[in-house]
Amino acid sequence: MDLTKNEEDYLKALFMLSVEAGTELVGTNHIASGLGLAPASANSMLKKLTDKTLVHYEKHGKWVLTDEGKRIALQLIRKHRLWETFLYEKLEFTWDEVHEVAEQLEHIHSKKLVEKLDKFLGHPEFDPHGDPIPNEKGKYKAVRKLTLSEVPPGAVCKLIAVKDTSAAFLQYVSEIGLGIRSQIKLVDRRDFDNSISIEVDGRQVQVSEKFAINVFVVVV
Amino acid sequence: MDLTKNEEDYLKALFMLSVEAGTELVGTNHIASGLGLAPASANSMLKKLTDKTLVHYEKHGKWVLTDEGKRIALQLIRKHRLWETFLYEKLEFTWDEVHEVAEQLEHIHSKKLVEKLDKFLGHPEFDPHGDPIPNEKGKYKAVRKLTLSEVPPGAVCKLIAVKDTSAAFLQYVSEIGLGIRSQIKLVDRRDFDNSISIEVDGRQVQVSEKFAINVFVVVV
DNA sequence: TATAAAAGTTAGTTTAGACTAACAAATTTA
DNA sequence: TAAATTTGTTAGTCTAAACTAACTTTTATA
Ligand SMILES: [Mn+2]
Ligand SMILES: [Mn+2]
Ligand SMILES: [Mn+2]
Ligand SMILES: [Mn+2]
Repeated sequence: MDLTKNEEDYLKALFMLSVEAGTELVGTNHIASGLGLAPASANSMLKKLTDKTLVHYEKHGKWVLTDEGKRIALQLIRKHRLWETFLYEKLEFTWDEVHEVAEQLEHIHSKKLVEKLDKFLGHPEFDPHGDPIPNEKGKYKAVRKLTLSEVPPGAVCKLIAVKDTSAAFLQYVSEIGLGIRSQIKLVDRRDFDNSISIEVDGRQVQVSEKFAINVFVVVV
Repeated sequence: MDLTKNEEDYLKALFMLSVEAGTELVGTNHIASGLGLAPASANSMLKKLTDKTLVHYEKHGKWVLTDEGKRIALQLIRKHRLWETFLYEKLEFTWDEVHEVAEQLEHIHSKKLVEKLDKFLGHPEFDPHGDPIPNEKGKYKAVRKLTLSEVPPGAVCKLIAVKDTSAAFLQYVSEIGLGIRSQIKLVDRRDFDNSISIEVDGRQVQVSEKFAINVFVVVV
């Protein structure tokens, strides 16, 4: 009845990769590398999940979640994001620390726990990274996460995550005076190279389009 | 480095059984039946834990925790009881629902999580069953849990658990108007048969010594 | 003290879920 | 279209942790 941690992780990976790729079908190697495993391992696990009718095999090496498989994946994502919200909001974890622990907590089996946690948190719709939290039925709000490069002049937004997590980039981000939850006002954008002027703590800063593409924000 | 869920559960079981038995030494069969497993399974796991110097083999079929093994067991108990407290205090779980979920949550690996959870709960010293919560160093307050039969006349106490969990007994308990957290005033005790008079919600009730032995309370 | 019962160990099997190496099929590319 | 490359599968091995069955050692009892 209840799936193992590993089975659950495969279903979640398949869901995430298919959303990311914009197609239902995902190849064996793609799933394997997403989980950091050998293709042979993924192949045999996916065959097992096919027997359990959680995954469907399509032509040569392509896999799709069944409705039931998708339902389970969405519940897992729900749990993951609720736990991230809990760690961030209630236990003073920073946004970059929550994921690793949520990766473990998402596998706790207790329907009551999930529903009570959701209630305790006030039924949040987005996790600390700005990703939507599916409800009990698996439905969720459209993503409101943007990169800084998409924000219109005049808008005020808040930094919620970075795409590039290299030390060099993070160093640059903090030099500018930015961090998680920083308020950013987009002053204007130059058509010439799409570089932008932003206002941070009352100071005005110039950043390139490349920089702006690597910063995720929500408009406040 | 990090132990598996199963290894952890063996260490905890060994600790709890040795406390219960009042002796450091615990036999193979005892540990096996405590975990609901075959003696052969316990034997091979305990040999493995011996290699890891978490357990020590003593003469014929008797096992003892090493200092390191005991340290780990106490940390596991700390986590278990902190989670039970969280579920009870923050998520509206009832006292009899917390154990099963805490059995899973205790295996989440994150030092930061335990310390932040402890802080969030206000550094509680006892869990919802009245059992003491070890601190980061494994130290804990002496147990303050009593059976109703040990309470002196005049004292006011609170029901925190029952020893006998049979349907018949629970039925009787609720008939008297008692439940978890009920206030009980001990009116007096008859020397003749150690039966007692208690006051519950202003009503006076007579109960036998056998009844009193099966009800755990804390003096308030 | 001899025998029965209880307790503990060993050996061999099973399942989950990894891995590597060898192989086969599809897709690119020359 | 033939060769090269990429992608996927099969077979066999490994580890963790359970199981059963058979065997041995210790303890209890007649
Ligand atoms: Mn995450
Ligand atoms: Mn996970
Ligand atoms: Mn418990
Ligand atoms: Mn456990």
